[in-house]
Amino acid sequence: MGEPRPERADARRNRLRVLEAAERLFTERGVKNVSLDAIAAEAGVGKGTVFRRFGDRAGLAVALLDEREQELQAKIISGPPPLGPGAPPVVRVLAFLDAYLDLLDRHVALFMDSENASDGARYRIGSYHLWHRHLSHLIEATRPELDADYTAHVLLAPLAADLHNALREQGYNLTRMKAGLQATATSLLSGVHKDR
Amino acid sequence: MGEPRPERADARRNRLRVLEAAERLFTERGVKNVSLDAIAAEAGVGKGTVFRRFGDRAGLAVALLDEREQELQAKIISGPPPLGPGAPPVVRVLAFLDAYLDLLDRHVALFMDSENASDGARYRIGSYHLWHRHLSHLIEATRPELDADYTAHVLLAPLAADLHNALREQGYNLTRMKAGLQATATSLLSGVHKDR
DNA sequence: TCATAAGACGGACTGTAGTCCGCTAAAGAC
DNA sequence: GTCTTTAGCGGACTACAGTCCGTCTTATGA
Repeated sequence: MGEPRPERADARRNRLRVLEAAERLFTERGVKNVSLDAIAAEAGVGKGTVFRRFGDRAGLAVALLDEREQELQAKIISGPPPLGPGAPPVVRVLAFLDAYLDLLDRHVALFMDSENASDGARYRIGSYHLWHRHLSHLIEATRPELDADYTAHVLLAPLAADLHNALREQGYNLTRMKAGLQATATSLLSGVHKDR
Repeated sequence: MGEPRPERADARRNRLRVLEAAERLFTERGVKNVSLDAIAAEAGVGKGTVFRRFGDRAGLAVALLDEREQELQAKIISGPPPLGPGAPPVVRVLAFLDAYLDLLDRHVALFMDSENASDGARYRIGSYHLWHRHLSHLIEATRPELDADYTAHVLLAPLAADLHNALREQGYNLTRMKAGLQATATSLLSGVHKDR
């Protein structure tokens, strides 16, 4: 690995400008109605700058979500139970699903962008890996006879932004989704029927 | 509902030409490397024609998948068990997941296109609804205390093409995915641990 | 067979994502 | 302060998705 040279002053300035401009335009006009040209213009930089730094539309969305996701990551790694360490695995899984759904619901449009990369960006970015590792460990601890790695992907799959959005559009509310997901996760992890 | 006028001769001719051209180019160059201009040219029709008929890229992919999906649909509706009626619900669910994964694996690129619509095309198209209704009924029959509608979506989520593709790329093989999915579905539906 | 209307055709046009590369400015050495 | 290196800059450029609308084809029925 090479030395990670410090970020140059102009680079930092422009990075912040772009993020700020993107956030402003996204909330003003809605994520879908903002072109990267517009963001570049609003930020007062050239389009090339936006692309060099963020790669593509998805990369920009990821960067904007980063802060929010890091909050959740921190709570999981070192926060209080049930999200953080200390609670029983199943409880932690349920807490995570709940918290993630909240996050997702607040930023659906942005998540959709971040997952809509030409090719599965979602599964390459850091936070997905963290969520996956987290669930994988908890599953391993609860049902060691399962393929924890795969099962973690299965548990994350219903958190896809496009599904969430589609369900929203067909009238689902957050409460129902949370309840449904909790029920299936419980069932999956405890392997025991739960009376209603 | 209005009378569904018969398809005009030129329309039919062009529809077939486009589908044929698309299939040829997709297999020749790979789905990602074919533009709709190219398909129109290859089919000897104008670009407008392609779009009028199929709406967008996703629509074309859906049309190409249609035949294959209908095969599976037929087997489910009126074929022999365990896919068709007659087998116990849980068995039918497992059979469906297995068959769908086979289908998906054979046509990942096309499925990715069909699901990559700007906005969740996947959840609007007819076949998704059929799979969903099917699973929903089977779940209802097995675990009536669950929210069958939502749980069906959860079971379908891991069949997303982009996840399948990502797992493939990180070394998963079809057998492992099938086994994992069967295990989670069993666990979810029977609510009973299963020794390996 | 011809008139007519419903509908399809197709290519020019628009807007956007993403690339490229000659130019500029920052940072460190002296 | 000046020189040199190196990263960053930005806008012209390419290619593609998707729209629009004037023109042409088909089906119909008299």
